[in-house]
Amino acid sequence: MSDESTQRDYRDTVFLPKTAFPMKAGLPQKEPGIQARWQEIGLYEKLRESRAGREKFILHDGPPYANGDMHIGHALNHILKDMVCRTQNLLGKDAPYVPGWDCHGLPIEWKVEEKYRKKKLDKNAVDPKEFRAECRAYAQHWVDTQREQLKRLGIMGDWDNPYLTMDFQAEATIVAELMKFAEAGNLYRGSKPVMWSPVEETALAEAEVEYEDLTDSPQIDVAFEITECPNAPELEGAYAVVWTTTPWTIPVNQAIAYGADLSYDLVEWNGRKYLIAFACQAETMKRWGYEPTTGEGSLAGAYTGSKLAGAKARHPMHHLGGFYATPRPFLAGDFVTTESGTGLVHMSPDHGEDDFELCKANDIHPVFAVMDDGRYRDDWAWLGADDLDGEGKPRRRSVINKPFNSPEGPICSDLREADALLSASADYAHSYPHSWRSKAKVIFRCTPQWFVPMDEVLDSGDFDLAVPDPIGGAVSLFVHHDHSTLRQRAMSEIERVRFVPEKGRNRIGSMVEGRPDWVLSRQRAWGVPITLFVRPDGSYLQDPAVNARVVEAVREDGVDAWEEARKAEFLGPDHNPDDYEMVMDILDVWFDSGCTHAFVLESGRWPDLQWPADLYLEGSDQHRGWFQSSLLQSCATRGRAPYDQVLTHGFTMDAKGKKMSKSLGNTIDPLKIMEQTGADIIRLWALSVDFTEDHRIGDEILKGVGDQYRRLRNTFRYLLGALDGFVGDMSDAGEIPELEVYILSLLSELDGKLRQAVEDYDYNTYTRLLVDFCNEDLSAFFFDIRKDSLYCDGPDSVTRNAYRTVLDLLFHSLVRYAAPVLVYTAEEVWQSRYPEDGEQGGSVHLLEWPPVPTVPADREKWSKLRALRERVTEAIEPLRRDKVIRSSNEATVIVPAGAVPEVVTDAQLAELFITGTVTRSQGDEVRVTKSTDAKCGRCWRLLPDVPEDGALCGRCKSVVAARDTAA
RNA sequence: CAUUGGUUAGCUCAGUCGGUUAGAGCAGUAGAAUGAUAAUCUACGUGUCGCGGGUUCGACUCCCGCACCAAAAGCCA
Repeated sequence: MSDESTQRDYRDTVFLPKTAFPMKAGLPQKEPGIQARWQEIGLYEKLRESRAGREKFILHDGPPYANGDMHIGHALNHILKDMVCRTQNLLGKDAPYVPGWDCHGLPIEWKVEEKYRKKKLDKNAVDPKEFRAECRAYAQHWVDTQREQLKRLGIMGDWDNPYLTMDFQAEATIVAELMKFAEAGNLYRGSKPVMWSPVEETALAEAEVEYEDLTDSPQIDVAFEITECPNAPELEGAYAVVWTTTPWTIPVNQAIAYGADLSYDLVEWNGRKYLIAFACQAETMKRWGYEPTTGEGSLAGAYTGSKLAGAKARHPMHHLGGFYATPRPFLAGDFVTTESGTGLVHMSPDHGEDDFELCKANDIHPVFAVMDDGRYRDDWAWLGADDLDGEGKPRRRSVINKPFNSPEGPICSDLREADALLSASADYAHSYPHSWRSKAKVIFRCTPQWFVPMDEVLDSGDFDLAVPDPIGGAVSLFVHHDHSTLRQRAMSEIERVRFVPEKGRNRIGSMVEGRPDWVLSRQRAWGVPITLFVRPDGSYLQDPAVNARVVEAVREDGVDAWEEARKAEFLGPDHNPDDYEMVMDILDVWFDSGCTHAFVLESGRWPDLQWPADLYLEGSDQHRGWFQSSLLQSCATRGRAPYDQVLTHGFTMDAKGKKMSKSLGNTIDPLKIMEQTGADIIRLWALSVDFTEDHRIGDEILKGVGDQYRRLRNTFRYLLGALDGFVGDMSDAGEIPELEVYILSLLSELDGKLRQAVEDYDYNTYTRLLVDFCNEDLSAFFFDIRKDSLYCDGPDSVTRNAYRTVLDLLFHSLVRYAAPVLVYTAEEVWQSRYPEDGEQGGSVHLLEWPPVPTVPADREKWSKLRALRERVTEAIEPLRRDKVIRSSNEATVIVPAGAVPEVVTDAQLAELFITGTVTRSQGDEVRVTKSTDAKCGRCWRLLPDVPEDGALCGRCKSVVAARDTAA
């Protein structure tokens, strides 16, 4: 039908997208270069300049601990922070980011000590200053390492000026903040049992303790002979039975507690009478190996606990004399139950909170028999040395030493010998506190410590602060001199602050509601000293002039300034050094980090920052950590929280939802992912998961993220190609076709939803909206329909120009929307279109949220059209499957007239459906047949005005003619 | 042991203030085209909405119990 001469190859007359932007990303190779360029052009500084004077948004960075490589948790946390700052900057606000590190504390000290141990050096023999210098160097090393890793991740911030809690200035501020507590009297020295780690030789705060389930704990039953019982003399000579899981506390037993309302009874066994709570008899005797057939057991007559008032028993080791010879009184304790044990509780005020309180009320005091390292004092009467020290000299073992407490250990052996041990085994299951860092067991131990009281009225509350509503609007004044306690203030701030997600409020609320006084002191070396001068009676000096000298000294010389040699210098002429002792404890590191708001936001060292912060953003574990320490610190010193909003994220689990741990070998290393697939992939992952909950990462998930990434990348690649050589703008777009108007309205809708997602910190919605828009509305709809116009319309075609104008707008919008997520790829896209450094400041990250026109589009009409379009493509599918037609262009379509919105032409329908001619009928069906028209050799459409296959349609004929003429 | 949160398609997530066939993207399968080409387009989801009860005309959605996962946290003498 056509001879060869008419079959021209029109390929080179078609305007195909052209771009140098590669489809393959090669992120691992490309990202470091982009990163280097940012540094070169001073991107962060440029951004600050460009946002100067704008409304501020202050995200205050919670300091990660400077110890070890970046892990997936750090990565997630920092990506979220980066997303917050970048989106706020994009919105035109001034949102600086000053990263920081937590540098003091036990874990670092521990690592440095490990080095000593390896070299067989005694830490205590090293000069403290030298030791601290090593800790400082160790922390600095990891600060530098993590800084590079976070930069590589694309986190934008003031990396040249991070804050470190070990900076002298920070240390001085921490001291100054502590002195605010001291000067206001909001500190006290107490001597009560606290969690103590014999391994680390320091007191621990709740936050530093974790509970581990044990199944092999010892449990013993010990008999105390009753020597006196005024209300029931017949009990004299019987034995009171106590049960304990900590045999090592028996040597410091000082009393026995009973429940006044509980019912007690004697049992007879092996010729002796034992007093046990009635409810506990069966279980207790089972431990002793009691067999019912022996005929022994419960004796007649029950005793209510109150009969034991005034009774006394003697310690099984009473023959040792001294401490052990003192009769042990029976004391009524409301904490005594019959749920476990014997209903009689052995009391050692040194090692239990209940014990301490009950004994204190009865004028029985701790004896401090256990030393810092967990061993009994050498002069303690009971328990000989049964272990060898490093030099082979005999010494006592630590009380957390397993053999020490075992049924064969020295305690049990001695008790057995004294005929006081009724049972001993190592099979008790319970959860037991361990040190968070060393994983070693901790003990309750009574030592003098410094506390911040939670329930004392804070009388220094001259807080001249207006507290704005976090959402804006109404301003409520903080009530001054309200005689509230720290706990009350903290609770009311928890009411005020915005928590995202909302459940965080309950979480921190219930913790603050029930927490004990804050134990501030630690008996360690690497930290900020508690710079107090104490009098022999335990009271401390409250002289602002002295404190000012101390703060100044720390500002000059760091924490090393607090040394005995400078005592007189600090005290000055007004105080006699002989009247005071310097406290040599250091501060809980949570106090350090609780002060970051003071030395970072308030100090003026970072002029871009201001107090209070708009937002704190950390993992949900910080409800008991930084969120809380900052809240308490600030409430006590400033009357309000240092933040208006708190955002928390969950933790990253492995692909199966299991916790990641090095020992399980299921960790995902973000450094490796960056090396293998790129930082943008981790970022896209972090911003697509529901970070408010625990979430997963794994190979399959990352593969999915990679696919998502490629689709986004390809959308940009298409835009770049289609916009090749485009220089126009909206002003010369002329009449805009309805399809373009519709797309613009979709864009405007997307824009609104993205803004809302930013407002809600809902980033997985943010990325999903972006991806869905690119896939659904652009790639599969708009781009597909307009492909014909882009490829085949003439250069001056109104449609084509309008399309490219809208593509340009889409480009500028999408690249900005994507920039906070795909920081590297967005920059690559931007550079690809605007390679000149000067253009728009040289980086996509300096741009602001795009202005998107709000255009009126008949959305109802378009949803009707898109529904009809779906019906048509669906109807075409069977014909393609049967190979009747191949391309949708070959289809002639008859649609029900009723399904077509008004004022839509058949030609417009054909364009939308990407089919041949479309007509309408009165039926209900969409009918598709193979077109009988010929196929245009250039645009491949089947049209009535194409004379024969391979010839040109009218449109193409004129485009080619114009082109030929030009050539 | 008690507490809190979670459990919707292979994966990431929506959703339902109780009401007709529970939705997207990605993956998968099949196909088209070969002019976004390591790309693009089309079609395809019988998912016990963790399990078991209850309330209700009706529950994935409310209530109770259980299981599993996770967190935090108190007691455990």
